[in-house]
Amino acid sequence: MRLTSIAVALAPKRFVHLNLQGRGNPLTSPSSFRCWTRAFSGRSDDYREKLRNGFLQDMKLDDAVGLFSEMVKSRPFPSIIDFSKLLTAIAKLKKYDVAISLGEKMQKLGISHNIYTYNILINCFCRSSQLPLALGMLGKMMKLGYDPNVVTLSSLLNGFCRCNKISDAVALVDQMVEMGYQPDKVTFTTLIHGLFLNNKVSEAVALVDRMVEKGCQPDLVTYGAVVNGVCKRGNIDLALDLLTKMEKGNIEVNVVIYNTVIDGLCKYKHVDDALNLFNEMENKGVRGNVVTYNSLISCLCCYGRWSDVSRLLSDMIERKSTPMFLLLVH
DNA sequence: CTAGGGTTAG
Repeated sequence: MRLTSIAVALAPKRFVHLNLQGRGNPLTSPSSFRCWTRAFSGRSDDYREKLRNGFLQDMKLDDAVGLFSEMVKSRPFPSIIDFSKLLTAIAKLKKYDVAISLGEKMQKLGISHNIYTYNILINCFCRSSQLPLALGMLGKMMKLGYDPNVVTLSSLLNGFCRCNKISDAVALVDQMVEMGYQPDKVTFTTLIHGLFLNNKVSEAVALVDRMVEKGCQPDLVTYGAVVNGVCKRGNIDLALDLLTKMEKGNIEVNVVIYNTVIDGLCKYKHVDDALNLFNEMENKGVRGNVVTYNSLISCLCCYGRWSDVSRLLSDMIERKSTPMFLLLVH
């Protein structure tokens, strides 16, 4: 009797907790909850409503493919805008191959692409490091009379960087300028990230200043790339400077950026510096998450600072952000 | 009325 009640008290909690990690859980996600209730009420809505209802924001790949087949069955065909939205959502799931094959299906069905969907597909090829296919797609697009725009070129830039063709990437930016395109902050951020990927650290950092000179203000994404790049390489002082710059520029420093720097401080500096930054961040109203605690706790464990460890662990428990498995690991 | 950039721990 006692054992049973303990099991009942513990097991579902653990189960629910692990379950909540997944996407699209009906208990946690409003949109799949809607679909779930719809399925049970026997009503089916057409693709239009799904595209409108935030279905795309919280969707599994199967849902996306299902939606696509629903879309290609309807007559007249949905607009290219609707297909763009779906392909974008699939690309955000990083299922580039799926987006590409659905794009091919569209063409076989006689649904022609426009500059938007071509750009999505080019981006998918670039992000999966299939640069030749991206260039092939570019050729097709141009044959149909669509000139590459700044979005196309930024995507290609990413493709060159990811294929270790950094000098081609830089040349592409020059070519862009010659063609009369103004590189924007996305272009610059892409190139900065690409320079880090190719270990050109000082060039990457210098490019931030150059983009300011060109009138492009770095944003959270730009700084995210730079902070991550310098922390990975142990230049934590520079990362701290960047945090100050962000604050001066009124750019919100989010928990991911703080976590990056805190982890860098743990690895390359002193764990006390990391704890101080953690306090500072919380004082500014940015709450630590499980990643923050994991960085700090595992570092404190290395130094045998058990009283700090237990303090942080009870913090975590108080905040109810404690995955059980962590307690077991430590 | 759609498309391009960064993401931390174990």
